[in-house]
Amino acid sequence: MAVKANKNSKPGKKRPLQESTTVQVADRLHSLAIRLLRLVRVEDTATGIGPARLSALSVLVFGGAMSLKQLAAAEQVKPPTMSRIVAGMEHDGLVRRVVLKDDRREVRLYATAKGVRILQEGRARRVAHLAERLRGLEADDIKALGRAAELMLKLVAGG
Amino acid sequence: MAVKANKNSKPGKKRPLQESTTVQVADRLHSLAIRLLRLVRVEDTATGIGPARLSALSVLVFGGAMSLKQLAAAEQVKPPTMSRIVAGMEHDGLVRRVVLKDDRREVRLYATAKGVRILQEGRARRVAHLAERLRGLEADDIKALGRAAELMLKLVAGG
DNA sequence: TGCATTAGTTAGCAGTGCTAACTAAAATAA
DNA sequence: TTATTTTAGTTAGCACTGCTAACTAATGCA
Repeated sequence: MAVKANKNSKPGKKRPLQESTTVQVADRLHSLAIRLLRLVRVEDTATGIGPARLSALSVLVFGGAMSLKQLAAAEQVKPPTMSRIVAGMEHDGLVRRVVLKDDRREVRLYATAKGVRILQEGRARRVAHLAERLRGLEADDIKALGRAAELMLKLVAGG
Repeated sequence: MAVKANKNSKPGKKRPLQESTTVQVADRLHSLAIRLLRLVRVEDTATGIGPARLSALSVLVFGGAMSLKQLAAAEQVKPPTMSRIVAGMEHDGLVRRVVLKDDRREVRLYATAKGVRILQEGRARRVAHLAERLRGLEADDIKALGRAAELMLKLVAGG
Protein backbone atom coordinates (compact mmCIF):
# COMPACT_ATOMS: atom_id res chain seq x y z
CA MET A 1 0.00 0.00 0.00
CA ALA A 2 1.01 3.64 -0.42
CA VAL A 3 2.82 2.71 -3.62
CA LYS A 4 2.69 5.03 -6.72
CA ALA A 5 4.20 8.45 -7.44
CA ASN A 6 7.06 6.62 -9.08
CA LYS A 7 6.03 6.07 -12.68
CA ASN A 8 7.37 9.36 -13.96
CA SER A 9 11.07 8.54 -13.86
CA LYS A 10 12.90 9.38 -17.10
CA PRO A 11 15.66 7.02 -18.21
CA GLY A 12 19.13 8.39 -17.65
CA LYS A 13 18.03 10.72 -14.89
CA LYS A 14 20.40 9.30 -12.23
CA ARG A 15 18.69 10.99 -9.29
CA PRO A 16 18.56 9.28 -5.88
CA LEU A 17 15.90 6.64 -5.79
CA GLN A 18 12.82 7.22 -3.69
CA GLU A 19 12.88 5.43 -0.37
CA SER A 20 9.55 3.71 -0.95
CA THR A 21 10.83 2.02 -4.10
CA THR A 22 13.85 0.53 -2.37
CA VAL A 23 11.63 -0.94 0.32
CA GLN A 24 9.23 -2.26 -2.31
CA VAL A 25 12.04 -4.01 -4.13
CA ALA A 26 13.35 -5.43 -0.84
CA ASP A 27 9.86 -6.72 -0.12
CA ARG A 28 9.60 -8.44 -3.49
CA LEU A 29 13.03 -10.00 -3.13
CA HIS A 30 12.05 -11.25 0.31
CA SER A 31 8.81 -12.79 -0.93
CA LEU A 32 10.64 -14.33 -3.85
CA ALA A 33 13.28 -15.94 -1.66
CA ILE A 34 10.61 -17.48 0.59
CA ARG A 35 8.59 -18.87 -2.30
CA LEU A 36 11.62 -20.06 -4.20
CA LEU A 37 13.00 -22.08 -1.31
CA ARG A 38 9.56 -23.44 -0.48
CA LEU A 39 9.38 -24.65 -4.08
CA VAL A 40 12.71 -26.49 -4.17
CA ARG A 41 12.56 -27.82 -0.60
CA VAL A 42 10.45 -30.77 -1.71
CA GLU A 43 13.55 -32.30 -3.31
CA ASP A 44 15.31 -32.61 0.05
CA THR A 45 13.33 -35.61 1.23
CA ALA A 46 15.13 -37.68 -1.41
CA THR A 47 18.43 -37.14 0.40
CA GLY A 48 17.14 -38.86 3.56
CA ILE A 49 18.96 -36.23 5.64
CA GLY A 50 17.39 -33.68 7.98
CA PRO A 51 17.46 -29.94 7.16
CA ALA A 52 20.04 -28.91 9.79
CA ARG A 53 22.48 -31.65 8.76
CA LEU A 54 22.00 -30.87 5.07
CA SER A 55 22.58 -27.17 5.60
CA ALA A 56 25.68 -27.70 7.75
CA LEU A 57 27.02 -30.19 5.21
CA SER A 58 26.56 -27.62 2.47
CA VAL A 59 28.69 -25.14 4.41
CA LEU A 60 31.44 -27.73 4.80
CA VAL A 61 31.34 -28.75 1.14
CA PHE A 62 31.34 -25.23 -0.28
CA GLY A 63 33.33 -23.51 2.45
CA GLY A 64 35.88 -26.24 3.13
CA ALA A 65 36.97 -27.89 6.39
CA MET A 66 36.56 -25.85 9.56
CA SER A 67 36.15 -26.12 13.33
CA LEU A 68 32.88 -26.84 15.09
CA LYS A 69 32.79 -23.30 16.43
CA GLN A 70 33.19 -21.81 12.97
CA LEU A 71 30.53 -24.10 11.54
CA ALA A 72 28.15 -23.15 14.34
CA ALA A 73 28.73 -19.46 13.60
CA ALA A 74 28.18 -20.00 9.87
CA GLU A 75 24.90 -21.78 10.60
CA GLN A 76 23.83 -19.20 13.17
CA VAL A 77 23.43 -21.79 15.94
CA LYS A 78 25.14 -22.24 19.31
CA PRO A 79 28.00 -24.74 19.77
CA PRO A 80 25.92 -27.31 21.72
CA THR A 81 23.42 -27.44 18.87
CA MET A 82 26.15 -27.89 16.28
CA SER A 83 27.81 -30.52 18.45
CA ARG A 84 24.72 -32.70 18.16
CA ILE A 85 24.24 -31.96 14.45
CA VAL A 86 27.84 -33.01 13.78
CA ALA A 87 27.34 -36.17 15.84
CA GLY A 88 24.38 -37.01 13.60
CA MET A 89 26.33 -36.26 10.43
CA GLU A 90 29.21 -38.39 11.64
CA HIS A 91 26.77 -41.22 12.39
CA ASP A 92 25.43 -40.85 8.84
CA GLY A 93 28.98 -41.00 7.46
CA LEU A 94 28.81 -37.48 6.03
CA VAL A 95 31.70 -35.88 7.94
CA ARG A 96 34.96 -36.87 9.59
CA ARG A 97 36.33 -35.32 12.81
CA VAL A 98 40.07 -34.74 13.15
CA VAL A 99 41.60 -33.43 16.37
CA LEU A 100 44.23 -30.77 15.63
CA LYS A 101 47.79 -31.55 16.70
CA ASP A 102 48.56 -27.86 17.36
CA ASP A 103 45.53 -27.36 19.60
CA ARG A 104 44.00 -30.57 20.85
CA ARG A 105 40.83 -28.79 22.00
CA GLU A 106 39.79 -28.11 18.44
CA VAL A 107 38.25 -30.55 15.97
CA ARG A 108 38.59 -30.04 12.23
CA LEU A 109 35.47 -31.13 10.35
CA TYR A 110 35.80 -32.60 6.86
CA ALA A 111 33.02 -33.63 4.51
CA THR A 112 33.49 -37.25 3.41
CA ALA A 113 33.25 -38.39 -0.20
CA LYS A 114 29.79 -39.72 0.59
CA GLY A 115 28.83 -36.37 2.12
CA VAL A 116 30.01 -34.47 -0.94
CA ARG A 117 28.19 -36.81 -3.29
CA ILE A 118 24.88 -36.69 -1.40
CA LEU A 119 25.00 -32.92 -1.12
CA GLN A 120 25.85 -32.36 -4.78
CA GLU A 121 23.09 -34.69 -5.93
CA GLY A 122 20.54 -33.00 -3.68
CA ARG A 123 21.58 -29.57 -4.80
CA ALA A 124 21.42 -30.65 -8.44
CA ARG A 125 17.84 -31.83 -7.90
CA ARG A 126 16.91 -28.48 -6.32
CA VAL A 127 18.53 -26.50 -9.12
CA ALA A 128 17.01 -28.70 -11.83
CA HIS A 129 13.58 -28.20 -10.28
CA LEU A 130 14.11 -24.46 -10.39
CA ALA A 131 15.59 -24.50 -13.89
CA GLU A 132 12.41 -26.25 -15.04
CA ARG A 133 10.51 -23.10 -14.10
CA LEU A 134 12.86 -20.93 -16.15
CA ARG A 135 12.42 -23.08 -19.24
CA GLY A 136 9.62 -21.01 -20.75
CA LEU A 137 11.43 -17.69 -20.54
CA GLU A 138 13.18 -15.95 -23.40
CA ALA A 139 16.95 -15.77 -23.43
CA ASP A 140 16.99 -12.06 -22.64
CA ASP A 141 14.82 -12.55 -19.56
CA ILE A 142 17.00 -15.36 -18.29
CA LYS A 143 20.09 -13.24 -18.76
CA ALA A 144 18.46 -10.33 -16.94
CA LEU A 145 17.65 -12.70 -14.09
CA GLY A 146 21.23 -13.93 -14.03
CA ARG A 147 22.60 -10.39 -13.86
CA ALA A 148 20.18 -9.43 -11.10
CA ALA A 149 21.05 -12.54 -9.09
CA GLU A 150 24.76 -11.80 -9.53
CA LEU A 151 24.28 -8.25 -8.33
CA MET A 152 22.28 -9.30 -5.27
CA LEU A 153 24.72 -12.08 -4.42
CA LYS A 154 27.49 -9.53 -4.05
CA LEU A 155 25.34 -7.51 -1.68
CA VAL A 156 24.29 -10.38 0.59
CA ALA A 157 27.77 -11.93 0.57
CA GLY A 158 29.55 -8.82 1.83
CA GLY A 159 29.49 -8.11 5.62
CA MET B 1 32.72 -26.06 -13.24
CA ALA B 2 32.21 -26.67 -16.98
CA VAL B 3 31.00 -23.11 -17.43
CA LYS B 4 32.17 -20.98 -20.46
CA ALA B 5 31.39 -21.24 -24.19
CA ASN B 6 28.69 -18.69 -23.53
CA LYS B 7 30.36 -15.31 -23.89
CA ASN B 8 29.77 -15.02 -27.62
CA SER B 9 26.07 -14.19 -27.58
CA LYS B 10 25.16 -11.16 -29.67
CA PRO B 11 22.40 -8.88 -28.36
CA GLY B 12 19.14 -9.23 -30.23
CA LYS B 13 19.90 -12.70 -31.47
CA LYS B 14 16.74 -14.35 -29.94
CA ARG B 15 17.96 -17.88 -30.37
CA PRO B 16 17.08 -20.55 -27.78
CA LEU B 17 19.23 -20.16 -24.72
CA GLN B 18 21.87 -22.78 -24.02
CA GLU B 19 20.86 -25.27 -21.41
CA SER B 20 23.93 -24.68 -19.27
CA THR B 21 23.04 -21.01 -18.89
CA THR B 22 19.56 -21.72 -17.59
CA VAL B 23 20.96 -24.08 -15.00
CA GLN B 24 23.61 -21.55 -14.05
CA VAL B 25 21.01 -18.88 -13.50
CA ALA B 26 18.88 -21.29 -11.48
CA ASP B 27 21.91 -22.06 -9.37
CA ARG B 28 22.60 -18.38 -8.70
CA LEU B 29 18.95 -17.73 -7.81
CA HIS B 30 19.05 -20.69 -5.45
CA SER B 31 22.21 -19.50 -3.71
CA LEU B 32 20.81 -16.01 -3.51
CA ALA B 33 17.57 -17.15 -1.87
CA ILE B 34 19.49 -19.15 0.75
CA ARG B 35 21.83 -16.30 1.63
CA LEU B 36 19.10 -13.69 1.56
CA LEU B 37 16.89 -15.54 4.03
CA ARG B 38 19.86 -16.37 6.23
CA LEU B 39 20.58 -12.64 6.34
CA VAL B 40 17.10 -11.49 7.38
CA ARG B 41 16.34 -14.42 9.68
CA VAL B 42 18.19 -12.74 12.55
CA GLU B 43 15.28 -10.31 12.88
CA ASP B 44 12.86 -13.09 13.80
CA THR B 45 14.11 -13.51 17.36
CA ALA B 46 12.61 -10.11 18.17
CA THR B 47 9.11 -11.52 17.54
CA GLY B 48 9.49 -14.07 20.33
CA ILE B 49 7.71 -16.62 18.12
CA GLY B 50 9.13 -19.87 16.72
CA PRO B 51 9.76 -20.30 12.99
CA ALA B 52 6.90 -22.72 12.28
CA ARG B 53 4.33 -20.51 14.03
CA LEU B 54 5.64 -17.39 12.33
CA SER B 55 5.52 -19.01 8.90
CA ALA B 56 2.01 -20.40 9.41
CA LEU B 57 0.84 -17.03 10.72
CA SER B 58 2.21 -15.38 7.61
CA VAL B 59 0.12 -17.69 5.42
CA LEU B 60 -3.00 -16.82 7.40
CA VAL B 61 -2.33 -13.08 7.31
CA PHE B 62 -1.54 -12.90 3.60
CA GLY B 63 -3.75 -15.74 2.41
CA GLY B 64 -6.76 -15.12 4.63
CA ALA B 65 -8.70 -17.46 6.91
CA MET B 66 -8.64 -21.16 6.03
CA SER B 67 -9.02 -24.66 7.46
CA LEU B 68 -6.29 -26.53 9.31
CA LYS B 69 -5.96 -28.95 6.42
CA GLN B 70 -5.45 -26.13 3.94
CA LEU B 71 -2.93 -24.43 6.18
CA ALA B 72 -1.02 -27.70 6.59
CA ALA B 73 -0.90 -28.12 2.81
CA ALA B 74 0.28 -24.54 2.33
CA GLU B 75 3.05 -25.10 4.85
CA GLN B 76 3.97 -28.50 3.42
CA VAL B 77 3.44 -30.30 6.73
CA LYS B 78 1.05 -33.06 7.83
CA PRO B 79 -2.17 -32.26 9.71
CA PRO B 80 -0.92 -33.56 13.10
CA THR B 81 2.05 -31.21 12.89
CA MET B 82 -0.15 -28.26 11.99
CA SER B 83 -2.58 -29.19 14.76
CA ARG B 84 0.15 -28.65 17.33
CA ILE B 85 1.46 -25.50 15.65
CA VAL B 86 -2.04 -24.02 15.70
CA ALA B 87 -2.43 -24.99 19.37
CA GLY B 88 0.75 -23.03 20.09
CA MET B 89 -0.40 -20.04 18.06
CA GLU B 90 -3.75 -20.06 19.83
CA HIS B 91 -1.95 -20.21 23.18
CA ASP B 92 0.12 -17.19 22.07
CA GLY B 93 -3.08 -15.34 21.09
CA LEU B 94 -2.11 -15.18 17.42
CA VAL B 95 -5.06 -17.07 15.90
CA ARG B 96 -8.70 -17.82 16.65
CA ARG B 97 -10.42 -21.14 15.88
CA VAL B 98 -14.03 -21.12 14.68
CA VAL B 99 -15.96 -24.35 14.09
CA LEU B 100 -17.97 -24.17 10.86
CA LYS B 101 -21.77 -24.42 11.18
CA ASP B 102 -22.11 -26.16 7.80
CA ASP B 103 -19.52 -28.81 8.62
CA ARG B 104 -18.77 -29.12 12.31
CA ARG B 105 -15.66 -31.23 11.64
CA GLU B 106 -13.85 -28.28 10.12
CA VAL B 107 -12.20 -25.38 11.97
CA ARG B 108 -11.72 -22.01 10.32
CA LEU B 109 -8.49 -20.34 11.41
CA TYR B 110 -8.35 -16.55 11.69
CA ALA B 111 -5.33 -14.40 12.51
CA THR B 112 -6.10 -12.16 15.49
CA ALA B 113 -5.33 -8.43 15.55
CA LYS B 114 -2.32 -9.23 17.72
CA GLY B 115 -1.21 -11.88 15.23
CA VAL B 116 -1.47 -9.47 12.31
CA ARG B 117 0.43 -6.77 14.19
CA ILE B 118 3.28 -9.04 15.28
CA LEU B 119 3.65 -10.52 11.82
CA GLN B 120 3.64 -7.15 10.05
CA GLU B 121 6.20 -5.72 12.45
CA GLY B 122 8.47 -8.72 12.05
CA ARG B 123 8.18 -8.64 8.31
CA ALA B 124 8.90 -4.91 8.30
CA ARG B 125 12.09 -5.54 10.26
CA ARG B 126 13.17 -8.23 7.78
CA VAL B 127 12.44 -6.02 4.77
CA ALA B 128 14.14 -3.00 6.36
CA HIS B 129 17.23 -5.10 7.01
CA LEU B 130 17.27 -6.13 3.38
CA ALA B 131 16.53 -2.62 2.10
CA GLU B 132 19.58 -1.45 4.04
CA ARG B 133 21.71 -3.61 1.74
CA LEU B 134 20.15 -2.06 -1.35
CA ARG B 135 20.89 1.46 -0.15
CA GLY B 136 24.21 1.81 -1.96
CA LEU B 137 22.89 0.79 -5.38
CA GLU B 138 22.03 3.16 -8.17
CA ALA B 139 18.41 3.71 -9.11
CA ASP B 140 18.75 1.75 -12.35
CA ASP B 141 20.16 -1.27 -10.57
CA ILE B 142 17.38 -1.24 -8.01
CA LYS B 143 14.80 -1.04 -10.74
CA ALA B 144 16.42 -3.90 -12.60
CA LEU B 145 16.30 -5.94 -9.41
CA GLY B 146 12.65 -5.08 -8.95
CA ARG B 147 11.79 -6.18 -12.48
CA ALA B 148 13.73 -9.42 -12.09
CA ALA B 149 12.02 -10.16 -8.78
CA GLU B 150 8.64 -9.46 -10.32
CA LEU B 151 9.38 -11.80 -13.21
CA MET B 152 10.54 -14.61 -10.94
CA LEU B 153 7.61 -14.14 -8.57
CA LYS B 154 5.21 -14.91 -11.41
CA LEU B 155 7.13 -18.09 -12.16
CA VAL B 156 7.26 -19.42 -8.61
CA ALA B 157 3.68 -18.41 -7.85
CA GLY B 158 2.15 -20.37 -10.73
CA GLY B 159 1.62 -24.14 -10.16
C1' DT C 1 -29.62 -48.25 9.84
C1' DG C 2 -24.91 -49.09 8.92
C1' DC C 3 -20.55 -48.46 6.59
C1' DA C 4 -17.07 -45.52 4.50
C1' DT C 5 -14.99 -41.09 4.27
C1' DT C 6 -13.23 -36.82 6.04
C1' DA C 7 -11.32 -33.28 9.60
C1' DG C 8 -8.91 -32.93 13.31
C1' DT C 9 -6.55 -34.67 17.67
C1' DT C 10 -3.60 -37.58 20.69
C1' DA C 11 0.48 -40.46 21.63
C1' DG C 12 4.98 -41.48 20.90
C1' DC C 13 9.14 -41.10 18.28
C1' DA C 14 13.31 -38.43 16.01
C1' DG C 15 15.51 -34.14 15.06
C1' DT C 16 16.77 -29.32 16.17
C1' DG C 17 17.03 -25.05 18.92
C1' DC C 18 18.32 -23.08 23.64
C1' DT C 19 20.86 -22.37 28.49
C1' DA C 20 23.50 -24.18 32.32
C1' DA C 21 27.01 -26.85 33.76
C1' DC C 22 30.77 -29.77 32.80
C1' DT C 23 35.68 -31.64 30.88
C1' DA C 24 39.95 -30.94 28.76
C1' DA C 25 43.42 -28.24 26.76
C1' DA C 26 45.81 -24.00 26.18
C1' DA C 27 47.23 -19.41 27.59
C1' DT C 28 48.48 -16.35 31.12
C1' DA C 29 49.76 -14.70 35.78
C1' DA C 30 52.08 -15.21 40.07
C1' DT D 1 56.76 -23.92 37.90
C1' DT D 2 52.30 -23.71 39.60
C1' DA D 3 47.79 -21.48 39.80
C1' DT D 4 44.26 -19.07 37.41
C1' DT D 5 41.74 -17.84 33.46
C1' DT D 6 40.24 -18.60 28.96
C1' DT D 7 38.79 -21.41 25.13
C1' DA D 8 36.73 -25.61 22.48
C1' DG D 9 33.68 -28.84 22.77
C1' DT D 10 30.31 -31.98 25.22
C1' DT D 11 26.42 -33.43 28.24
C1' DA D 12 21.87 -32.76 30.41
C1' DG D 13 17.52 -31.11 30.28
C1' DC D 14 14.06 -28.21 28.36
C1' DA D 15 10.89 -26.42 24.30
C1' DC D 16 9.53 -26.64 19.51
C1' DT D 17 8.79 -29.05 15.13
C1' DG D 18 8.53 -32.96 11.98
C1' DC D 19 6.66 -37.80 11.27
C1' DT D 20 3.35 -42.23 11.53
C1' DA D 21 -0.23 -44.82 13.80
C1' DA D 22 -4.32 -44.79 16.00
C1' DC D 23 -8.18 -42.44 17.71
C1' DT D 24 -12.80 -39.36 17.91
C1' DA D 25 -16.40 -36.96 15.79
C1' DA D 26 -19.03 -35.52 12.00
C1' DT D 27 -20.58 -36.23 7.36
C1' DG D 28 -22.07 -38.84 3.29
C1' DC D 29 -24.04 -42.67 1.18
C1' DA D 30 -25.87 -47.59 0.40
